[in-house]
Amino acid sequence: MPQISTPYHHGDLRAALIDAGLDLARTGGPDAVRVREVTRAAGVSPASAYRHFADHRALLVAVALGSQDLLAQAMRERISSLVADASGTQEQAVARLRGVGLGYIDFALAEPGWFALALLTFDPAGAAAPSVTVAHEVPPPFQLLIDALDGCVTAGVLSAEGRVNAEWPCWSAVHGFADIATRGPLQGQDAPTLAALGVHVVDRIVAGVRSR
Amino acid sequence: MPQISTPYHHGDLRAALIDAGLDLARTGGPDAVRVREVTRAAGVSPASAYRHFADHRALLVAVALGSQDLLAQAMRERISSLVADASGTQEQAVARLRGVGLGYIDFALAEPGWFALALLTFDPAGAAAPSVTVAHEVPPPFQLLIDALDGCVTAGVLSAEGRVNAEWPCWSAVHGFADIATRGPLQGQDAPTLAALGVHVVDRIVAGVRSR
DNA sequence: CTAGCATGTGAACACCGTTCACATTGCCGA
DNA sequence: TCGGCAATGTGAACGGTGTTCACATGCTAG
Repeated sequence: MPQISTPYHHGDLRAALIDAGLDLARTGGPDAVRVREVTRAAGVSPASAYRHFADHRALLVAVALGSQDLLAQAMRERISSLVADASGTQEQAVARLRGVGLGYIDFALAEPGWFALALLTFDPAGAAAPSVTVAHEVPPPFQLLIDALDGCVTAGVLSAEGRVNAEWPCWSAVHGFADIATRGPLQGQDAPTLAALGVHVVDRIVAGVRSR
Repeated sequence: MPQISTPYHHGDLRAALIDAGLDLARTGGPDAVRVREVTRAAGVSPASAYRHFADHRALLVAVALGSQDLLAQAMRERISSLVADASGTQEQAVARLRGVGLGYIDFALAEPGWFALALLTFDPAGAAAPSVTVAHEVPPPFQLLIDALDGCVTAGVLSAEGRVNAEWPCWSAVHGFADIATRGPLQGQDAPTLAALGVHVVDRIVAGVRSR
C-alpha cells in the first residue's frame, strides 16, 4: 500500500481507517462505510478522518481501491492455476479468458459487499487521480481481461479484426451478470444455480466474440 | 397508474410526489429523490409523505416503478416500428431481439438518471409486493426480452436447447454495457462512440446465443 | 531544548429520515 | 341539515449523518 505520511499520534491512521472501511463494507456494502462509523471503529474522533481524506467521497474511493485490489488478486489466483497447465496454447488462451470472467463473477458472488464497492473505482468521476499520472490508470481487473484477449490473438483463436473492441462485450456480459446476481432478480438464488448460470453467460459471450 | 386513495386536501398527493420524484431523479439519479426534497417540490410538509408511503424506501420504489414504465415504453416504441415491417419471420425475430437490447441501451444513455432508478425495481428485496399477487411480478422490460427470445424459437432461429436460460446472457450483456456506459469507465464518452459500442455488444451476444 | 507543524478533539452547523400530537378538511349517516 | 369521524396535512422535535473550526497534543527538525 502506498503510504507516504509518517505515523504521528496514532500509528498509521489512514491505513487503519481504510481497514475499518473494508471490514464495514464486507457485510454492509458501500453504504456502510460512513465517516462516523469508520472513525468509531478505529477508536478515533470523526473529525480526524479529515486530516487524511478531503471528504467522505475520498475515503470511499480509498476503500474502494482496496477492495478492487482484492478483486484483482482473486482473479489472478483463479487464472494462475491455469497458466501452470502446459497444454496447447489455443485451449490455454481461451481457458484464461474464461478464467478471468469466472474469477470476476466468483468474487462478486463470494463478496458482494466488496464487489459493489470495487465498482466505484471504475467511475472516472470519483477516482481522483493524485496530481500527475498514477497507477490505477486502467484498473487491474480490466487489465487482466485485456491481457487474456491479447493472448487469444497471439494463440490464434481470435483474429485481429475480431479483437478490436472485444473488451466491451466481454466485460459487459460478465459485469452485467455479476450485478444481476448480486443486486438484481437473481439475488438470493442458491449458489450452485448461480455458478451454473455464470458459466453459461461466460460460455455464450466467449462464443459470440470468437464467431467473427 | 394504480391509484386507490381518493384526493382529499391536496388533490392527489402521492401522484404529485411520484411526479416530483421523477423530475428530481431525471437529473440527479436515485440519490436525488429524498423525502424532504420531493415534498418541498410538491409544496407540502415533509411529514405529509408518510401518509402515502411507509418510509423513504417505499417512496423510492414507487418512483422507480414509474421510471421502469418509461423504460418499458421506450423499448416498446423501439420495436414497434420493426413489427410493422412484414419481412421474413427469421430476420424479423432477430431484429426484434436486437431491438429489445438496443432499446434498453438507448434509454440508459438518453436518461441515465431514470435508468439508474429503474434498476431498483429489479431488486426483489426492495420491491415490496402489496399483499397478494400483483403486476410487476416479472418486470415489463424483462418480459419483452423473454417474448423476443420465444419469438426466435418459433421463427426457427433458436433451437429449444439454445433457448433455455438464454435470458441471462442477453440481459447480462445489455445491462452490463448500460451500466458501464452510464456509471463506469465509458461514462462521458461521445454519443456516437457509445452507440456503436452498444451495437457491437448486442451483435456479439446475439451471435453467442445463436451459436448453439 | 525549543519552535513549529502535523495530527487528533469537542462542539457546533446544516441536512437527512422519521415520529407525534395537533389542526384542517371532506364524507357519511342520523 | 348537521354533527361526528376518519383521512389528510402541519410544526416541532429526535437521532443520525457529513463537515468545519478553534483548540489541545505530541513528534521532529534545527
